[in-house]
Amino acid sequence: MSAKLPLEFVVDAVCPVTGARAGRIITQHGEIPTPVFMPVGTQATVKAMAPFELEEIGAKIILSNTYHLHLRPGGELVRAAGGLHNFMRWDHPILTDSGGFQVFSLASLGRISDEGVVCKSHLDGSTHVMSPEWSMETQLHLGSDIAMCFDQCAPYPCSREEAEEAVRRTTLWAGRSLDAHSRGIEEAPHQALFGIVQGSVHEDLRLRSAAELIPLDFPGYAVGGLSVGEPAEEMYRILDVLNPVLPATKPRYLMGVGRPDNLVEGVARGVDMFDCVLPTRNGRNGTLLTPEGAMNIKKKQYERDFSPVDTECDCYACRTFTRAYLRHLYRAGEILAMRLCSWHNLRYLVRLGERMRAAILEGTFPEFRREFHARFRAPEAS
RNA sequence: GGUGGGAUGGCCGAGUGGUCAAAGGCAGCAGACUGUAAAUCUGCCGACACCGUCUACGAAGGUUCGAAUCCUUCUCCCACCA
Repeated sequence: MSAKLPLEFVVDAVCPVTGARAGRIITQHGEIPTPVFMPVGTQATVKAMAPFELEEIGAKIILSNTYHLHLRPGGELVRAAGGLHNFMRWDHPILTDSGGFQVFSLASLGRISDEGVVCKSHLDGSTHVMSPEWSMETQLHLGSDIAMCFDQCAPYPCSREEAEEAVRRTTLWAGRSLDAHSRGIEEAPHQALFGIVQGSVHEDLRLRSAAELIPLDFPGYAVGGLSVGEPAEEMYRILDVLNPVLPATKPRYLMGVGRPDNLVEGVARGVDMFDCVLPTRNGRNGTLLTPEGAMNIKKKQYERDFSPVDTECDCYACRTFTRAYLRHLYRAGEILAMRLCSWHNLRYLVRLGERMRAAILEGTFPEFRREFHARFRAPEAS
């Protein structure tokens, strides 16, 4: 099935109890069944994983990052390489983040105004100007299937004024993003642009943000500015508020969320797409996702544990190796430890998406959700 | 046989009279990580009755109010000379 528009979204089933959706996002690089977890490949690579391994894992779409690729190797170079798909040899859908998150995560290096962000490169200190127009031009050069609006992500906690300012600016920038994207679209006619709702943990600001963006008729809507340190309950409350107002016919993307329990609760609140660095970062740091919660493979208790990480997991690491071996590899500083732990964590989350989709299609999502939480030990709230 | 250098907490290695239970690194143990400045960061790391006491800087003895630090002897290691 090929998309006539840059992107189409088909809803296959909706859970009558929760509103959880099973759907398909159809792009020119392939179809993405939802709910979906998207591995993050900031620098045109999912750290420690080769593209064929991501295919083996079942990843249907990956992320990359406009800011990081702009600094190195540069959007123009990627365009000269035949676009990001060809450059990194991933012939499936790609979503690029706009650089908006770096305005937040690298705030100490930059100065923000309505015009955009002037910031110092974290690589060499050189000065760069980021704006909606810059972000759109760069993302069109990259040629991703889904581009994101340049937005402002407020920190948590922040004052109401600060959150309100971020909403106002995000709306302003969404309009400029859309204009710039429309002007340049012939460079990447397959590219869809998603809007991003901000508003921190304030329900009225979230509703305002959504109300201001919906008329722009983006083909998909993201919820940004969550999972930045707020308690999970706050995140769920905001999703509850947005669920009824975001267009039901368009995919919804909860940005930056990757804790398994957050994924399940997000889906229960109508979210279709997630991305997170957690499986790869935690994988490199020796923390593994299991149905019981996080497990740290470095711990002494696994020294002589010759069972797999997760007996229910079908990933290469769990099919093949023992906890004792992974612990040994990690302690020995071997690259394979990071690869296998990332491999497992990615498969765990991709499979979690697959399982939720199957449950929604079968009409058993409420049971799935209940059974998931009965086993999963969430980390203590900080 | 002679001369010189050295022996410090599991390992490496600072420290040359008090502010030393002894820097730093490694190893070890535990914790964190949510649109990636992260193969990173944080804490603990002599014993215990743990805001205190005890045992500790090769061994034994000595000087001193006070020694890992100064003196004597011994043991072992390294370098060079014979």
